[in-house]
Amino acid sequence: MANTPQPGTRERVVRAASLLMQRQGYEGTGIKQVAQEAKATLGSVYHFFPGGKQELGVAAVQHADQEFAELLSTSLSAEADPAKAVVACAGELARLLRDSGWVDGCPISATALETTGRAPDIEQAVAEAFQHWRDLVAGTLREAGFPEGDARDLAITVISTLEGAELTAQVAKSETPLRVAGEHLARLIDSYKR
Amino acid sequence: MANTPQPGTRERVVRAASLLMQRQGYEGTGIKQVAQEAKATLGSVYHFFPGGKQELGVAAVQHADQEFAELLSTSLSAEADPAKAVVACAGELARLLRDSGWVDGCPISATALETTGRAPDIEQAVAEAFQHWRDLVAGTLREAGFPEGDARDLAITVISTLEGAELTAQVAKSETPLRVAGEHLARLIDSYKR
DNA sequence: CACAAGCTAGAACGAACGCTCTATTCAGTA
DNA sequence: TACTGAATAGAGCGTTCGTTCTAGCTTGTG
Repeated sequence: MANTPQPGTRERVVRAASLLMQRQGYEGTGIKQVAQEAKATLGSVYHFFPGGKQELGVAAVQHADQEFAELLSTSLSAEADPAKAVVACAGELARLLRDSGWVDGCPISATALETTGRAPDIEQAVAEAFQHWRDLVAGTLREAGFPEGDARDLAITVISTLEGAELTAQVAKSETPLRVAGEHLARLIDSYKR
Repeated sequence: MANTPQPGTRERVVRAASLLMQRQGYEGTGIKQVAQEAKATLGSVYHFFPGGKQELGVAAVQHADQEFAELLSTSLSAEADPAKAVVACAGELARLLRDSGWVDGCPISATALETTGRAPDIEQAVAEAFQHWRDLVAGTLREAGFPEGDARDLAITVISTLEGAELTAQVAKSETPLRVAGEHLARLIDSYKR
């Protein structure tokens, strides 16, 4: 198969789209800007994504889904105790957010909010990503001995709270909301442990 | 006589902008669309907001800030026990979200995410709104006898979690994330009560 | 070498964008 | 009645948007 130099054009386009949509949202990101950032041409973008901006948006969300899932997996498996693992995870998110100058928050929430009820394909990709992340947390809790129901409920709140704390931290340009949320989640998880 | 007919043009414009930006985000909302929805003309919009779209965005965020603060105040004062009050608040958010057909989530988060690092005026208005909401929750907790430090930390997590759960619920088109988050927040608050 | 398929390249289109501008109407005061 | 500033009205500016289109370039296989 044709091997293009380095990551390949399609991959570069998806990566650029994902990053730009994370920072500027879906509507705020132009296809020409994506092409330029990816060092590709407009023709290439429409070659790989004949469905246009929506199809590119779906690919960007799915890419972000995978990347964030890896970050989550790594953070969660760093500690055996799930409560401590969540604290570590929140800390890692805080570090990444600060190091980016408070611009790289959740990679899909901006896109999610802009497209609800107006782009079903993207909506579904976003829903699948959230479900995917919840499953990772629920799995970690289940492995640590939490009963199925508790694990599922806690996973919902863990992801929701991390999501909200990341937004809050980004807006306040402060790590505090993520740190505090991490501690509170640990406390909540521990309260189910007995 | 000196009373303007109906809500007045400026008020109608701000309300329309706030609603549209809540649903479509900042970039996804056009000034002409705002004018049309508000039954105003382009000239009127630029008469009241000579600073253009950014100034209108700031006004829309501030309007949403006030509206959400009222909702928060009402929900929180419905119950004497702050833990139960948070549950009631989450339930109210879930109800409103469902009744809107899953489109009316947090009124400013889409705008917040799209404009971070690119529109300082809007960024500041968003930060002030979040701070405002946190203060309301912290005040409720303080009145219920929680020490200052606990009240402030809990308020951070309560707002963050409600924010994240609302996003999660919107994406999943389900009340469950908000309901579960409400119960977990109550449990967390109670754990500080002893 | 030939040739199709995969990929790159960018000019061009109509529509929509934010915004400016001039003209007109309206309300209150002198 | 005449004047004035606020408010309304919308045509039109230059730009950018998503998208289409027709070429040309590369590359693996016959």
